[in-house]
Amino acid sequence: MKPRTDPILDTTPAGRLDEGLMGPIVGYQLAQAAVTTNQVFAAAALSADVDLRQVEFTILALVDANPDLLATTLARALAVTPPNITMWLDRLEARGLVERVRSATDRRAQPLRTTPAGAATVARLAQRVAEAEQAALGGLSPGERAMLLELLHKVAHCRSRTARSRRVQPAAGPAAGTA
Amino acid sequence: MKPRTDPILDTTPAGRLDEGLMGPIVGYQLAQAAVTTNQVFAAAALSADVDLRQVEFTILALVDANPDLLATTLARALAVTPPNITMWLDRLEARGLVERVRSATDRRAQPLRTTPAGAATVARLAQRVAEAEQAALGGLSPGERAMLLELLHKVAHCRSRTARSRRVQPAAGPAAGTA
DNA sequence: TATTGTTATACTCTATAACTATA
DNA sequence: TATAGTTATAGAGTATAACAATA
Repeated sequence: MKPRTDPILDTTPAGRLDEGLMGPIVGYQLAQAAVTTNQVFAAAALSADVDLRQVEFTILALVDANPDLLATTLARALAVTPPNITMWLDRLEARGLVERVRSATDRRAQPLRTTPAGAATVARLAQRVAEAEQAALGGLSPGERAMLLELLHKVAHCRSRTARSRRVQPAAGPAAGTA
Repeated sequence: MKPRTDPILDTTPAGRLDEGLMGPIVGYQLAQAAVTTNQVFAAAALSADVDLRQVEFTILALVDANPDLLATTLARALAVTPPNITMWLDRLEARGLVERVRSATDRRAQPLRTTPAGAATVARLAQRVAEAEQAALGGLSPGERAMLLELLHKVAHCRSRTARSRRVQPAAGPAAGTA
């Protein structure tokens, strides 16, 4: 594997390392990119004075966009195990951001809803994160951003139905290991 | 936020959920895409009969491509804390995959090297992962894959120097993550 | 029997602080 | 004083197994 010419294309962000065999591995590049977006999220949440983890933010947003969503569906969508979804929902409910309603047709199910406070929080944070990403990802043109989102979507849809989650590597696919 | 027409573009992979406010968030899409690549990696490692986490795989590959790499540099590159790098290196060294050499010029430093076994293992696994990704990501043309890698690289390079790692959301950026 | 959701629990990974030794 | 690397440790997050209630 001989060195290429463009340093920005075969080098890790920090340290100017040769990526070697990791160069063409999508999982690795995904993890490295996630280091950036994780920073952006953390900064945005801080500036918006919202104390939510990325998972919590995501859960809140999906519940908000899909009223009466069930925990099982959510767990599958996020590749999180049922016990863990229960935990996250417990926390969000304790903070008054989501509600577990009781279904009239199926007494096992507990349709989820965001509370007004929950809806307001996601909206505000989503706005901030979107702005922060746009600012931080100044290197990408609007067209490139759109292209990236579309390609990521395609990758996401290649997921097998039997999706079990596994952490992304820490930047290297932190363990490059999550999204 | 009104529903769009193309279901593959505003829906989560599992469950056909509306992504709502998460749609344009790169961190979220990154995490969702990582669910796919994490599956692919796990399957590839299994089929190659290699027991390595994504982080370990990445560390091994970077050390292999950058002989005499220092742990500190590696930690920055992967956005992993020094104590954690020490731990991963301990494991890899215990398995005879990497070596900690002693520097003649700076007796604090311990330049890293892959052992022949380590080099062989990364090479084999990298090959498998690359093949597995190509097979799994059949939905993307070679050109799209290349474009994706380049865009991810751009995002990665937008990382701020003071990079502290943070887990990617579990699929939603698991926590979405996290991405 | 299958599904929704939960509890209990052990384990893995992460981060912080503090320390050694070199420079 | 600053850097390379380590130890010790507490905490966060995760997964597994087993269970309750309902379908």
